Amino acid sequence: MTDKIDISLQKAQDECSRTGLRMTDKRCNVLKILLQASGPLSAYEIADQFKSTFAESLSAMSAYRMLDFLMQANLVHKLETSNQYLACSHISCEHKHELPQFLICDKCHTVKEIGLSKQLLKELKDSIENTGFALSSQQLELHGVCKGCQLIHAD
Amino acid sequence: MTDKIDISLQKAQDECSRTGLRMTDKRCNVLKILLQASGPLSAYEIADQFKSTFAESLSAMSAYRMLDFLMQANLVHKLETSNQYLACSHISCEHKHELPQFLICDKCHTVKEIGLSKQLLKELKDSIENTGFALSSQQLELHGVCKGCQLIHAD
DNA sequence: TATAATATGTTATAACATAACATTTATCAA
DNA sequence: TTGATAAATGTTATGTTATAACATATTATA
Repeated sequence: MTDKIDISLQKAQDECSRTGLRMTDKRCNVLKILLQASGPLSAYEIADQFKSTFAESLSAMSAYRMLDFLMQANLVHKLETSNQYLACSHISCEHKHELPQFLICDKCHTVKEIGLSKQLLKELKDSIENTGFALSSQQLELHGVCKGCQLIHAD
Repeated sequence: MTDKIDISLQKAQDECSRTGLRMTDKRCNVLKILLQASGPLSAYEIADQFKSTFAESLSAMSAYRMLDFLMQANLVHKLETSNQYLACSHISCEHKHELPQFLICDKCHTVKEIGLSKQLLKELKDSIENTGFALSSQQLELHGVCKGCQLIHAD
Protein backbone atom coordinates (compact mmCIF):
# COMPACT_ATOMS: atom_id res chain seq x y z
CA MET A 1 0.00 0.00 0.00
CA THR A 2 1.35 3.35 -1.06
CA ASP A 3 0.69 5.58 1.89
CA LYS A 4 0.88 9.29 2.38
CA ILE A 5 4.51 9.19 3.47
CA ASP A 6 5.59 7.46 0.29
CA ILE A 7 3.66 9.97 -1.78
CA SER A 8 5.36 12.83 0.06
CA LEU A 9 8.78 11.30 -0.41
CA GLN A 10 8.10 10.85 -4.09
CA LYS A 11 6.92 14.43 -4.44
CA ALA A 12 9.99 15.62 -2.59
CA GLN A 13 12.22 13.65 -4.97
CA ASP A 14 10.42 14.99 -8.01
CA GLU A 15 10.58 18.56 -6.82
CA CYS A 16 14.31 18.23 -6.18
CA SER A 17 15.09 16.82 -9.61
CA ARG A 18 12.99 19.57 -11.15
CA THR A 19 14.92 22.28 -9.35
CA GLY A 20 18.31 20.67 -9.60
CA LEU A 21 18.74 19.88 -5.91
CA ARG A 22 20.43 16.64 -5.03
CA MET A 23 18.22 14.49 -2.84
CA THR A 24 20.54 11.78 -1.54
CA ASP A 25 19.51 8.58 0.23
CA LYS A 26 20.52 9.93 3.62
CA ARG A 27 18.70 13.20 3.13
CA CYS A 28 15.68 11.27 2.03
CA ASN A 29 15.83 9.06 5.10
CA VAL A 30 16.07 12.09 7.38
CA LEU A 31 12.94 13.44 5.73
CA LYS A 32 11.31 10.04 6.17
CA ILE A 33 11.98 10.10 9.89
CA LEU A 34 10.31 13.49 10.17
CA LEU A 35 7.35 12.39 8.08
CA GLN A 36 6.87 9.36 10.31
CA ALA A 37 7.37 11.24 13.56
CA SER A 38 4.38 12.05 15.71
CA GLY A 39 5.81 15.47 16.53
CA PRO A 40 8.78 17.75 16.04
CA LEU A 41 12.23 16.36 16.83
CA SER A 42 15.53 17.91 17.80
CA ALA A 43 18.56 17.39 15.56
CA TYR A 44 20.06 14.98 18.08
CA GLU A 45 16.83 13.00 18.30
CA ILE A 46 16.80 12.75 14.53
CA ALA A 47 20.36 11.41 14.53
CA ASP A 48 19.39 8.82 17.15
CA GLN A 49 16.28 7.73 15.30
CA PHE A 50 18.27 7.50 12.10
CA LYS A 51 20.64 5.06 13.75
CA SER A 52 17.91 2.85 15.16
CA THR A 53 15.66 3.00 12.11
CA PHE A 54 18.23 2.47 9.39
CA ALA A 55 20.97 0.64 11.34
CA GLU A 56 23.43 3.15 9.99
CA SER A 57 25.33 5.82 11.84
CA LEU A 58 24.61 9.52 11.55
CA SER A 59 26.45 12.16 13.51
CA ALA A 60 24.57 15.16 14.85
CA MET A 61 26.80 17.25 12.63
CA SER A 62 25.50 15.43 9.56
CA ALA A 63 21.94 15.67 10.80
CA TYR A 64 22.29 19.44 11.00
CA ARG A 65 23.65 19.57 7.48
CA MET A 66 20.86 17.45 6.10
CA LEU A 67 18.29 19.51 7.91
CA ASP A 68 19.80 22.64 6.41
CA PHE A 69 19.42 21.15 2.98
CA LEU A 70 15.83 20.06 3.59
CA MET A 71 14.94 23.49 4.90
CA GLN A 72 16.41 25.14 1.83
CA ALA A 73 14.33 22.81 -0.27
CA ASN A 74 11.29 23.89 1.75
CA LEU A 75 10.58 20.35 2.83
CA VAL A 76 11.28 20.86 6.52
CA HIS A 77 10.64 23.70 8.95
CA LYS A 78 12.53 24.57 12.08
CA LEU A 79 10.63 25.68 15.15
CA GLU A 80 12.87 28.49 16.33
CA THR A 81 11.17 28.67 19.68
CA SER A 82 11.87 25.06 20.59
CA ASN A 83 14.87 24.12 18.45
CA GLN A 84 13.02 21.32 16.76
CA TYR A 85 12.39 20.28 13.22
CA LEU A 86 9.34 18.95 11.40
CA ALA A 87 8.36 17.98 7.89
CA CYS A 88 6.33 20.58 6.06
CA SER A 89 2.75 19.43 6.17
CA HIS A 90 2.13 20.58 2.62
CA ILE A 91 4.64 18.47 0.73
CA SER A 92 2.01 16.20 -0.76
CA CYS A 93 -0.50 18.87 -1.64
CA GLU A 94 -0.45 21.54 -4.29
CA HIS A 95 -0.69 24.58 -2.01
CA LYS A 96 1.46 27.54 -2.82
CA HIS A 97 3.83 27.99 0.04
CA GLU A 98 2.81 30.79 2.35
CA LEU A 99 4.30 32.02 5.59
CA PRO A 100 3.83 28.92 7.76
CA GLN A 101 2.01 29.24 11.05
CA PHE A 102 2.39 26.89 13.97
CA LEU A 103 0.39 26.39 17.12
CA ILE A 104 2.62 24.80 19.71
CA CYS A 105 1.11 23.18 22.78
CA ASP A 106 3.28 23.86 25.83
CA LYS A 107 1.76 20.89 27.70
CA CYS A 108 1.96 17.97 25.29
CA HIS A 109 4.32 19.64 22.77
CA THR A 110 2.26 18.73 19.76
CA VAL A 111 2.37 21.18 16.90
CA LYS A 112 -0.35 22.00 14.46
CA GLU A 113 0.47 23.77 11.21
CA ILE A 114 -2.52 25.97 10.53
CA GLY A 115 -3.66 28.25 7.75
CA LEU A 116 -4.85 31.66 8.82
CA SER A 117 -7.01 33.49 6.33
CA LYS A 118 -5.23 35.26 3.50
CA GLN A 119 -7.10 38.39 4.48
CA LEU A 120 -5.72 38.34 8.01
CA LEU A 121 -2.20 37.52 6.90
CA LYS A 122 -2.30 40.34 4.42
CA GLU A 123 -3.41 42.79 7.10
CA LEU A 124 -0.64 41.60 9.38
CA LYS A 125 1.94 41.83 6.63
CA ASP A 126 0.78 45.29 5.60
CA SER A 127 0.84 46.64 9.14
CA ILE A 128 4.41 45.52 9.52
CA GLU A 129 5.63 46.65 6.15
CA ASN A 130 4.09 50.05 6.74
CA THR A 131 6.73 50.58 9.39
CA GLY A 132 9.37 50.16 6.67
CA PHE A 133 10.39 46.71 7.83
CA ALA A 134 10.76 44.04 5.13
CA LEU A 135 9.44 40.72 6.38
CA SER A 136 11.45 37.72 5.34
CA SER A 137 9.38 34.63 4.93
CA GLN A 138 9.78 33.50 8.47
CA GLN A 139 7.05 31.79 10.34
CA LEU A 140 4.60 32.53 13.08
CA GLU A 141 5.03 30.37 16.17
CA LEU A 142 2.27 30.71 18.69
CA HIS A 143 2.37 29.03 22.06
CA GLY A 144 -0.50 27.94 24.23
CA VAL A 145 -2.48 24.90 25.24
CA CYS A 146 -4.23 22.65 22.76
CA LYS A 147 -7.83 21.50 23.04
CA GLY A 148 -6.97 18.09 24.41
CA CYS A 149 -4.70 19.38 27.13
CA GLN A 150 -7.21 22.00 28.22
CA LEU A 151 -9.57 19.18 29.16
CA ILE A 152 -6.97 17.11 30.97
CA HIS A 153 -4.87 19.62 32.89
CA ALA A 154 -6.09 22.02 35.52
CA ASP A 155 -2.64 23.48 36.22
CA MET B 1 19.74 64.42 35.72
CA THR B 2 17.13 61.74 36.25
CA ASP B 3 16.95 60.00 32.95
CA LYS B 4 14.58 57.48 31.45
CA ILE B 5 16.53 54.53 32.77
CA ASP B 6 16.32 55.75 36.35
CA ILE B 7 12.61 56.34 35.97
CA SER B 8 12.16 52.83 34.63
CA LEU B 9 14.19 51.34 37.45
CA GLN B 10 12.12 53.27 39.98
CA LYS B 11 8.90 52.12 38.37
CA ALA B 12 10.13 48.56 38.39
CA GLN B 13 10.97 48.84 42.10
CA ASP B 14 7.58 50.30 42.89
CA GLU B 15 5.71 47.70 40.92
CA CYS B 16 7.60 44.94 42.70
CA SER B 17 6.88 46.28 46.18
CA ARG B 18 3.26 46.69 45.22
CA THR B 19 2.96 43.07 44.11
CA GLY B 20 5.19 41.59 46.78
CA LEU B 21 8.06 40.60 44.53
CA ARG B 22 11.54 40.99 45.92
CA MET B 23 13.67 43.24 43.73
CA THR B 24 17.19 42.72 45.01
CA ASP B 25 20.22 44.83 44.11
CA LYS B 26 21.59 42.23 41.72
CA ARG B 27 18.26 41.77 39.97
CA CYS B 28 18.01 45.50 39.66
CA ASN B 29 21.48 45.72 38.17
CA VAL B 30 20.67 43.02 35.63
CA LEU B 31 17.65 45.05 34.60
CA LYS B 32 19.83 48.14 34.43
CA ILE B 33 22.20 46.44 32.03
CA LEU B 34 19.32 45.56 29.75
CA LEU B 35 17.89 49.06 29.94
CA GLN B 36 21.26 50.52 28.97
CA ALA B 37 21.95 47.98 26.22
CA SER B 38 21.57 49.02 22.62
CA GLY B 39 20.05 45.68 21.74
CA PRO B 40 19.09 42.28 23.10
CA LEU B 41 21.77 40.32 24.95
CA SER B 42 22.35 36.65 25.66
CA ALA B 43 22.45 35.45 29.26
CA TYR B 44 26.20 34.99 29.04
CA GLU B 45 26.69 38.47 27.63
CA ILE B 46 24.64 39.84 30.51
CA ALA B 47 26.85 38.03 33.01
CA ASP B 48 29.95 39.45 31.33
CA GLN B 49 28.60 42.98 31.26
CA PHE B 50 27.57 42.67 34.87
CA LYS B 51 31.14 41.86 35.81
CA SER B 52 32.65 44.73 33.88
CA THR B 53 29.97 47.26 34.80
CA PHE B 54 29.67 46.54 38.50
CA ALA B 55 33.07 45.01 39.20
CA GLU B 56 31.30 42.13 40.84
CA SER B 57 31.08 38.55 39.70
CA LEU B 58 27.95 36.98 38.33
CA SER B 59 27.80 33.42 37.07
CA ALA B 60 25.73 32.59 34.03
CA MET B 61 23.65 30.40 36.30
CA SER B 62 22.75 33.42 38.40
CA ALA B 63 22.08 35.50 35.33
CA TYR B 64 19.55 32.93 34.17
CA ARG B 65 17.84 32.96 37.55
CA MET B 66 17.65 36.71 37.63
CA LEU B 67 16.32 36.81 34.12
CA ASP B 68 13.65 34.30 35.10
CA PHE B 69 12.61 36.55 37.93
CA LEU B 70 12.53 39.65 35.73
CA MET B 71 10.47 37.86 33.11
CA GLN B 72 7.97 36.74 35.73
CA ALA B 73 7.74 40.34 36.85
CA ASN B 74 7.09 41.31 33.22
CA LEU B 75 10.07 43.60 33.16
CA VAL B 76 12.09 41.61 30.66
CA HIS B 77 11.22 39.63 27.56
CA LYS B 78 13.05 36.73 26.03
CA LEU B 79 13.38 36.50 22.29
CA GLU B 80 12.74 32.82 21.81
CA THR B 81 13.97 32.86 18.25
CA SER B 82 17.40 34.21 19.12
CA ASN B 83 17.86 33.24 22.77
CA GLN B 84 18.34 36.79 23.88
CA TYR B 85 16.83 39.02 26.49
CA LEU B 86 15.70 42.62 26.49
CA ALA B 87 14.01 45.04 28.85
CA CYS B 88 10.34 45.58 28.22
CA SER B 89 10.01 48.86 26.41
CA HIS B 90 6.88 49.77 28.35
CA ILE B 91 8.18 49.77 31.90
CA SER B 92 8.08 53.54 32.22
CA CYS B 93 4.73 54.08 30.58
CA GLU B 94 1.25 53.25 31.73
CA HIS B 95 0.24 50.91 28.94
CA LYS B 96 -1.66 47.82 29.87
CA HIS B 97 0.51 44.92 28.94
CA GLU B 98 -0.52 43.25 25.72
CA LEU B 99 0.99 40.40 23.77
CA PRO B 100 4.38 41.89 22.85
CA GLN B 101 5.41 42.01 19.21
CA PHE B 102 8.97 42.22 17.99
CA LEU B 103 10.47 42.97 14.62
CA ILE B 104 13.93 41.46 14.47
CA CYS B 105 16.38 42.57 11.80
CA ASP B 106 18.40 39.61 10.58
CA LYS B 107 21.13 41.89 9.24
CA CYS B 108 21.96 44.25 12.09
CA HIS B 109 20.10 42.34 14.83
CA THR B 110 18.29 45.33 16.18
CA VAL B 111 14.88 44.70 17.62
CA LYS B 112 11.92 46.99 17.59
CA GLU B 113 9.01 46.35 19.93
CA ILE B 114 5.95 47.45 18.01
CA GLY B 115 2.26 47.80 18.75
CA LEU B 116 -0.03 46.31 16.15
CA SER B 117 -3.58 47.58 16.20
CA LYS B 118 -5.89 46.10 18.81
CA GLN B 119 -8.29 45.30 16.00
CA LEU B 120 -5.72 43.22 14.15
CA LEU B 121 -4.52 41.47 17.27
CA LYS B 122 -8.07 40.60 18.19
CA GLU B 123 -8.71 39.11 14.77
CA LEU B 124 -5.53 37.08 15.04
CA LYS B 125 -6.39 35.91 18.52
CA ASP B 126 -9.94 35.01 17.54
CA SER B 127 -8.87 33.05 14.48
CA ILE B 128 -6.56 30.97 16.60
CA GLU B 129 -8.90 30.47 19.49
CA ASN B 130 -11.64 29.38 17.11
CA THR B 131 -9.58 26.29 16.48
CA GLY B 132 -9.90 25.44 20.17
CA PHE B 133 -6.35 26.39 20.97
CA ALA B 134 -5.80 28.57 24.06
CA LEU B 135 -3.10 31.12 23.40
CA SER B 136 -0.79 31.76 26.31
CA SER B 137 0.52 35.27 26.38
CA GLN B 138 3.51 34.56 24.27
CA GLN B 139 4.87 37.00 21.84
CA LEU B 140 5.08 37.51 18.13
CA GLU B 141 8.61 37.50 16.77
CA LEU B 142 8.86 38.52 13.17
CA HIS B 143 12.09 38.38 11.23
CA GLY B 144 13.16 40.45 8.30
CA VAL B 145 15.28 43.41 7.35
CA CYS B 146 14.91 46.84 8.89
CA LYS B 147 14.67 50.07 6.98
CA GLY B 148 18.28 51.05 7.53
CA CYS B 149 19.69 47.74 6.40
CA GLN B 150 17.53 47.68 3.29
CA LEU B 151 19.35 50.79 2.11
CA ILE B 152 22.80 49.52 2.90
CA HIS B 153 22.79 45.88 1.90
CA ALA B 154 22.12 44.50 -1.53
CA ASP B 155 22.64 40.87 -0.52
C1' DT C 1 16.43 35.39 68.14
C1' DA C 2 15.26 30.94 66.01
C1' DT C 3 13.39 29.07 61.91
C1' DA C 4 11.80 28.96 57.52
C1' DA C 5 11.82 30.65 53.06
C1' DT C 6 14.14 32.84 49.44
C1' DA C 7 18.24 34.28 46.98
C1' DT C 8 22.73 33.55 45.50
C1' DG C 9 27.22 30.88 44.89
C1' DT C 10 29.45 27.00 42.86
C1' DT C 11 30.35 23.02 40.16
C1' DA C 12 29.03 19.88 36.88
C1' DT C 13 26.74 18.53 32.94
C1' DA C 14 23.05 18.41 29.43
C1' DA C 15 21.39 20.11 25.08
C1' DC C 16 21.91 22.76 20.91
C1' DA C 17 25.00 24.26 17.16
C1' DT C 18 29.05 25.24 14.20
C1' DA C 19 34.15 25.25 12.66
C1' DA C 20 37.71 22.96 10.38
C1' DC C 21 39.63 19.56 7.92
C1' DA C 22 39.64 14.59 5.95
C1' DT C 23 37.50 11.34 3.01
C1' DT C 24 34.13 9.65 -0.13
C1' DT C 25 30.93 10.08 -3.87
C1' DA C 26 28.95 12.22 -7.90
C1' DT C 27 29.41 15.13 -12.11
C1' DC C 28 31.27 16.24 -16.28
C1' DA C 29 34.79 17.78 -19.60
C1' DA C 30 38.69 16.02 -22.20
C1' DT D 1 37.27 5.94 -19.42
C1' DT D 2 39.67 8.72 -16.83
C1' DG D 3 41.13 12.74 -14.47
C1' DA D 4 39.69 17.02 -12.48
C1' DT D 5 36.35 19.34 -9.90
C1' DA D 6 32.61 20.00 -6.95
C1' DA D 7 29.43 18.34 -3.62
C1' DA D 8 28.30 15.34 0.19
C1' DT D 9 29.47 13.03 4.19
C1' DG D 10 32.67 11.60 8.09
C1' DT D 11 35.18 12.96 12.09
C1' DT D 12 36.89 15.57 15.86
C1' DA D 13 36.87 19.50 18.45
C1' DT D 14 34.79 23.29 20.41
C1' DG D 15 31.49 27.08 21.09
C1' DT D 16 26.95 28.43 22.92
C1' DT D 17 22.71 28.02 25.54
C1' DA D 18 20.54 26.08 29.57
C1' DT D 19 19.59 23.38 33.74
C1' DA D 20 20.49 20.14 37.81
C1' DA D 21 22.08 19.62 42.32
C1' DC D 22 23.71 21.00 46.40
C1' DA D 23 26.08 24.61 49.52
C1' DT D 24 25.91 29.05 51.65
C1' DA D 25 24.10 33.56 52.62
C1' DT D 26 20.42 36.71 53.25
C1' DT D 27 15.77 38.14 54.41
C1' DA D 28 11.15 37.75 56.48
C1' DT D 29 8.48 36.56 60.26
C1' DA D 30 6.75 33.86 64.09
